[in-house]
Amino acid sequence: MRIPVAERRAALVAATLAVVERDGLGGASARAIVAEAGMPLGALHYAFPSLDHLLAAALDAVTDQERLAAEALLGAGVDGSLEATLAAGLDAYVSLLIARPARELAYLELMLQASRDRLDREPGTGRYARSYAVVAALLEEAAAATGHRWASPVLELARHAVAMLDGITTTWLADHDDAAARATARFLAAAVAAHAQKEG
Amino acid sequence: MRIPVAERRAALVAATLAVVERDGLGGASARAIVAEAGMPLGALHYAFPSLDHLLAAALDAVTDQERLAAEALLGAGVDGSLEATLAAGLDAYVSLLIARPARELAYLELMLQASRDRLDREPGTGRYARSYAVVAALLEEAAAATGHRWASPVLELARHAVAMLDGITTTWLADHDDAAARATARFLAAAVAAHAQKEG
DNA sequence: TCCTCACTTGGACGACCGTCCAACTTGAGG
DNA sequence: CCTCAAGTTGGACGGTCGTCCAAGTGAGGA
Repeated sequence: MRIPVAERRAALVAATLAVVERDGLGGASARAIVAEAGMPLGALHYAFPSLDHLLAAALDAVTDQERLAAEALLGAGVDGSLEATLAAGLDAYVSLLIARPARELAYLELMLQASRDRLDREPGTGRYARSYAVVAALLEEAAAATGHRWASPVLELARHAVAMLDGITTTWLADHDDAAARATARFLAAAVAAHAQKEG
Repeated sequence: MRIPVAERRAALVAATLAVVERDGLGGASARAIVAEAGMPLGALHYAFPSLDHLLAAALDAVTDQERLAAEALLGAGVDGSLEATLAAGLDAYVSLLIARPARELAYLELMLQASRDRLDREPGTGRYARSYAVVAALLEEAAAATGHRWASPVLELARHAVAMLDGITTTWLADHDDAAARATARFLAAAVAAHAQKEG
């Protein structure tokens, strides 16, 4: 089968995400990935210089697609107060986490591996910056919809929110306490909402 | 050299933590660990049934020692208001993270690996429960020292704090933004302090 | 139709893996 | 000093790993 290289790369990235989600980063071997993609072994080094390059590409993809898609849920229901709106969005994320924990786990594994690789090198290339921007836009939207404005820089609040989403994830992965995770989501909603003021 | 089995196990656990911190979970092979411990290869399976058992023991150890030691810093400076006290403690954690990121990274890698192993099995054995209890005790102490009492269940607040500490960690690992991490620590301090009320 | 060459393939290679176990060392009891 | 069981060791084993590359393949130009 003759396939454009770009398409091959995309298929390999998708297969990589599927394997990491199913078997973890340790199970993401070259053979497992090409088997998942239904490709011969050699196709990997034809499309990517090395397995590490493929894993890096997979992290970029998950940053672009999965994360943004997941966090797009946060703007789902805009009906009540600002705090209730935020709480509903964060609760939706917790539901997604509980329903598909391996996906979030896979993302964390890829991110941690990448962060180790550049611990001694230059600081991060700002891969999270896109997440911050997306969450910041959602915060703006939620404030506008409920007639508030933010008293603190929105990008800063967004970073706090992204951090806490990560924390909710790792903590739930450790204790599987659904109710506590939702409580932490409400805690975060209140903490963020405290930085808004009713528009005059 | 004849060494009691318990002492051998402890040395292997310490060596495992050193290797994971230096080379990551992927570099934590049986040979790398025994080399770090200055032991022959066979010693590992003499002290532990398998490498996985050793990694599990290492996670238990880090939960008991490193984490608690790190978080004991949180109660360091008790001088100003409650919020300032909490902020100082959390800022101390951020300093520790920036100074020794590989240690926190190693802890997260071990925790995530363990959480994947029991994704399809019984829920977590409550390994984080000890962290919650320690942080809860520190919160109680900080409130008492500044004449406050907690309006929400302390254990619940502690879980939120632990979650957010994890989030601060993963987020800083991703973007290496020192100032932003400290800002998130202050955000958390304010959010937690909001759940306290001055004692009458 | 056939040639050509870029694209594609999977077996080969050396390295490393976790685990096992036969051989060796050790120190206490006789 | 000898015996022997308990403790200790490192080489052997089968397997998997990432990477490479010689051979195979098929679409487009002649």
